[in-house]
Amino acid sequence: MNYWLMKSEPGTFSIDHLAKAKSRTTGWDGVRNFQARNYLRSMQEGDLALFYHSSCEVPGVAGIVKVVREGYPDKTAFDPKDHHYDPASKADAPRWYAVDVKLERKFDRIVALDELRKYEKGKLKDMVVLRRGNRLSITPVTKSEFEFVRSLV
DNA sequence: GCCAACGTTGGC
DNA sequence: GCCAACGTTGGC
Repeated sequence: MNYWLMKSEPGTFSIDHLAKAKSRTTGWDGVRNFQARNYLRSMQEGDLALFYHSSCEVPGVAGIVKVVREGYPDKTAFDPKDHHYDPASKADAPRWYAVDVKLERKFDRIVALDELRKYEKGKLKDMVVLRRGNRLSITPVTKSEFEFVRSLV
């Protein structure tokens, strides 16, 4: 059982979109970064992730999602009409992967990046998303980091 | 809109 | 294999 942080731009897909989705579940596709792809593929059913809103007015953690389907080829890479189309990804040798996640809990409030930074010298001192220059859309989170963030709500 | 911090691409 | 150019991310 591992823990993660997954970024999404709420203007494109927010936690409320997920709350309204069928079975409160969505395919997490469109990831086009190899390191993030590797993390996606290493996710296991039952893993939990912090759902993070990025590139928005109040960046921060909006809730918790659970991995309900492990890595499978990202079909958006095969579709020339899709924004995430990648001709280098072939059906018999897929380059990109997706997982399915289900909304586990929407926080009553956003745990803002500002708030997380209060602990960047303490409990969250190794949290990847707080590191300078971090841009990865999927990052690992330790159990204690995960539980600490959850305890803030 | 700015810009730092990357990751990727492609010429050599 | 190097590295400049380019594109993207994401906080501010």
